[in-house]
Amino acid sequence: MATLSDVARRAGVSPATASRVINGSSKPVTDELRERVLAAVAELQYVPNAHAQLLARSHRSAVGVIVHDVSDPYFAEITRGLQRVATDQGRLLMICNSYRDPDRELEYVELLRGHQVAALILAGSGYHDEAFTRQLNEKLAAYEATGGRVAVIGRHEHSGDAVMPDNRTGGYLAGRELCGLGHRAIGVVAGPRILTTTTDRLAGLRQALTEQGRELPERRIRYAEFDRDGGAEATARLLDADPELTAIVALNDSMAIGALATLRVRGLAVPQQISVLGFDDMPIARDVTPALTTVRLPLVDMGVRAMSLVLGAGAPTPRVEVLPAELVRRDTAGPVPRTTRATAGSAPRARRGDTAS
Amino acid sequence: MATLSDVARRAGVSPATASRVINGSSKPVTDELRERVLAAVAELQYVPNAHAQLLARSHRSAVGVIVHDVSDPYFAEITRGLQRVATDQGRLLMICNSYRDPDRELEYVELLRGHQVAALILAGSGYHDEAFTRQLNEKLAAYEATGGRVAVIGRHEHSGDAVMPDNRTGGYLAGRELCGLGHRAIGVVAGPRILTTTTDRLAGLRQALTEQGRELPERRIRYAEFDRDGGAEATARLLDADPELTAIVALNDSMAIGALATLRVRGLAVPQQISVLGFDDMPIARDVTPALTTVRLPLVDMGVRAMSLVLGAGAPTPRVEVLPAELVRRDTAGPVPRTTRATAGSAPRARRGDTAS
DNA sequence: TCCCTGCGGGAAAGGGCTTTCTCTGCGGTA
DNA sequence: TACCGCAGAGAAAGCCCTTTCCCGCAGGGA
Repeated sequence: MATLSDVARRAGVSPATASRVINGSSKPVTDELRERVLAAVAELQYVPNAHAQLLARSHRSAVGVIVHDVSDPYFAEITRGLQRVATDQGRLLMICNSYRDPDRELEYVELLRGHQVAALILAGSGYHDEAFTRQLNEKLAAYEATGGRVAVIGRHEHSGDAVMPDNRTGGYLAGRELCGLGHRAIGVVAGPRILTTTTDRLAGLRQALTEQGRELPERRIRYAEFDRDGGAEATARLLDADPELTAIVALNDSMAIGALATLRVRGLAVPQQISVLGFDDMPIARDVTPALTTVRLPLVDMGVRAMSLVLGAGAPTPRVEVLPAELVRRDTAGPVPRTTRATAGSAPRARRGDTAS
Repeated sequence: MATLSDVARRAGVSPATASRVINGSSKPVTDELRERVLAAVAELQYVPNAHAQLLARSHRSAVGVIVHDVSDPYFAEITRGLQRVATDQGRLLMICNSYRDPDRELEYVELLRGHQVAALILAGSGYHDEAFTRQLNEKLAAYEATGGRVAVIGRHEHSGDAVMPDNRTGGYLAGRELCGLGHRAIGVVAGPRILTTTTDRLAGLRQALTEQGRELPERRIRYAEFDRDGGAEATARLLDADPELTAIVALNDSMAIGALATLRVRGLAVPQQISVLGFDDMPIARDVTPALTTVRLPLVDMGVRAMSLVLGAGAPTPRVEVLPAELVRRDTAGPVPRTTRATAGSAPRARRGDTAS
């Protein structure tokens, strides 16, 4: 690899001058020398060593982002928002996938700190895990102590700036909608119970039902992975245990899509026989059939806010921005069926139904 | 930020010793000093400056990846494959989105080179653009000349290692399937014509039709963005121009989903009135209703192969691995309807139909 | 004519780390 | 007892840039 001094030598100038030309320094350089340097750069296909530059320059510019999985639409949308602001401000983003592994999350905080990022954004649910939360907070505090900026999206644990989707109200909206449609036997397809997102959404849902004199017993909740297959599987378990269900709330859209798949396989018509509600309003929600009724979260905006918080002026006290959830009515939620369909959907799974708990 | 010499000072040792302890160097250090160093690291919350390390170490380890958009399922799957191999070998991945902007692609090559990546992988369609292709090849050649490894996925342009999905055969399979079902009036919802992926798939399709004595006139092709909205829009244009169509081939699954959306809006039943074929077999393809009949590409495997190529031993001659396409029959493609539905779907767009070209 | 100013350029000091080379002191052999 | 070898630690030389500081020179005012 050609280095700056190679370029300088070839152009017959000092490395200082070469550097000035290449970086468009404010210090003036005569056209003659400038030409020579530029020519040398082209001939040698010179590309500055980014690490050396970053080391030599004192100011840090990149921003680190830790998400569960960028290819998950939930995070893809948030990332879109983060990118937008970052690009506007000429910041580079370093994006890391933790794949919901707390240890990896911790490692990535170190890694990004080591890469001298100017700020750190953690997106995605927090964990109900004292030890982990404490460790993470220590690391974040240490980072902040050296001038780093931190913001979290959708997590309670951090003491600093945060952007919070209103998961609880979202759950509440879902519950109220279903109650309004007359549903009583409502099952929940939930994400891992260790995630605060799961419990927050569940809490809102439960509150809505309670207010309407209904209840949400633990036996009508199934916890599974927060993805399509988790949703499909949890729905199957739910149906096996309680064929009388007239509605299912999935705690995110991916799970809802899995739920729809299971219902299709079992020959249950949505929403005629059973209603389904999703959560998040990912782009694909409008394209499944029937189009998914869901709780919308302003995902892109969450990203925009978080990045603005972190790149803007600091505040003496931590800022928490709560972004509202909103119900989007599409085609998967309808009124509770007149006649119970106790037998309608059970035929295909008669054998399993016999032994189901 | 604490530095290595801070740690060394605190532990009462030299920076050399501290470095050795922290990196687990092969050079032995007495337990007593090791303890002291480790304690100092913990107390100071020391994290090595990654740039300084990378600068000081000679060997490069990270791998650069340029895709159009990681959040696009096509690239998400490929990236999954890349990650798998990279993680196994303890390599860090730097992933960049070009958003299909050739200039940005060029910039990212420089950027990644500047970051001293050990290898570079470019995934996604190439362009029918002489000037761009030449520029890119120059940059890649310069990079390879300094010992960098390069592999491309799904691009013709590069002279080195490549992993190629068999787009042409995939198109051919789609065409043959539709011919077998009796379709004659087949429309195509295509991606941008500047992409080689588009033209390759189109070429295979055309070949299949030609072999069956059918044809694929240019007026039955609509070019649009390679995403959901592009597919929806192109389908609308196609239908406006030619209401007799009995089948639509979308050149990727995202466009197919857009096509389904448009057909739904227009009240055309799939596959009873019109058949739809996708391409890629993204995960969501099985979850739309009706489930999408499509041409499967081994996306994850493509990523695995490319990364293996680039991290494995070099070869004297460039290697090209062609991975097969395969037809996946689901529910969107059916036999050509008996009666033409000339009027069936035109009612909802009567007004537009009057003035359509 | 002399001094001051300012411009264009180079020398050199870091920036934080790794690693080679060097040095010290100890145990063991002849 | 003298010497060799080696283990374990430190000194210092880079890695490749940026940027401050300094120097020489030319032009302008007194």
